[in-house]
Amino acid sequence: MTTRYEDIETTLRERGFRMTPQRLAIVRIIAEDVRHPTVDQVFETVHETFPTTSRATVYKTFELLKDIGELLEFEFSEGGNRYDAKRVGPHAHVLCDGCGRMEDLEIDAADGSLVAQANANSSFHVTRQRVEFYGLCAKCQVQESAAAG
Amino acid sequence: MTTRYEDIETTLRERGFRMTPQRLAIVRIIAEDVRHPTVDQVFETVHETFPTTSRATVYKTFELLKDIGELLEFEFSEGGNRYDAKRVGPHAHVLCDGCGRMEDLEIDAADGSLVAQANANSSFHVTRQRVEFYGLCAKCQVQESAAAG
DNA sequence: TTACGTGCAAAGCATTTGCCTCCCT
DNA sequence: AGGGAGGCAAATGCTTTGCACGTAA
Repeated sequence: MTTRYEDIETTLRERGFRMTPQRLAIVRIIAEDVRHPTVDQVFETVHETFPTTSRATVYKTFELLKDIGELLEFEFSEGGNRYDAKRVGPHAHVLCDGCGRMEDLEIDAADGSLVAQANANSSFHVTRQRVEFYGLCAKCQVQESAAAG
Repeated sequence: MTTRYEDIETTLRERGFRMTPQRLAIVRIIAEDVRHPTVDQVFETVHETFPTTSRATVYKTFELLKDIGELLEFEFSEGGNRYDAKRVGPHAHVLCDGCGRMEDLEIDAADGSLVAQANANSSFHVTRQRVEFYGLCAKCQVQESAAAG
């Protein structure tokens, strides 16, 4: 049994990419981060313990990890893109309109089956999905009813 | 039977918003546009027949239409957000990685049922979905095999 | 008549790029 | 030793904002 961090590091080395301290720090963080963080959140976290790291390096590292399939990117125009390195297979998410929280979600449609259906019902050759649900998380529901009452 | 254009215009008037020539032109276009266009695509189209329209007005009009529920927004960081005013109920889309084409897609899971499942399987109060599939459209598949061969 | 809407230009963010330096292998 | 990687700062692209003027109701 290997950790997600070890998996990513192994892939990088196998493909001949250099393991710099900055890359190690970034990979270590995103391999464990359940927030589906933004570039800035990762930058801030790396920066705390490794102040000689720039935003550009985080962007470039993310680009590399996307290319080799070890990082999922979810584009947003407001607040910055969100990333998932913990789980790179197809799965669904819920997002909170109030606080921005993003969590994994299990849905009955075994995750591959939606892609299969998309292939069957279109002329596209579909290879990946983006399945997200939006609303209010438990905390923000409480806050809203408090504000209304 | 009313057209989508008439529906949106009626909603705007009922809510007391002014119907300016610019708004009419914008609404007329997006009510029929099957491309899931970007702000810039709508701006260019309006501009052809109505040169005294600015990008800012398109942005402001979209903001208004989103607020009253007559326009769906799909955020992208690359290439700009995409919009759908033809069909504002929950439905799925396929997008082409090659040319950017975005089309409606019918999937078995009656579209409300995914939201219901998301509610059942999370502590969120889910109100809307974003269900998208990515791959290559028929045209881009041909071009790719031609390039490879 | 007057508050709402428009248009212009400047500002705001997220992201990308160029270029030089550094250091992993 | 050499080339991939990092850091800085400038540039890019989409979107928002402030303000003065025009116009629908």
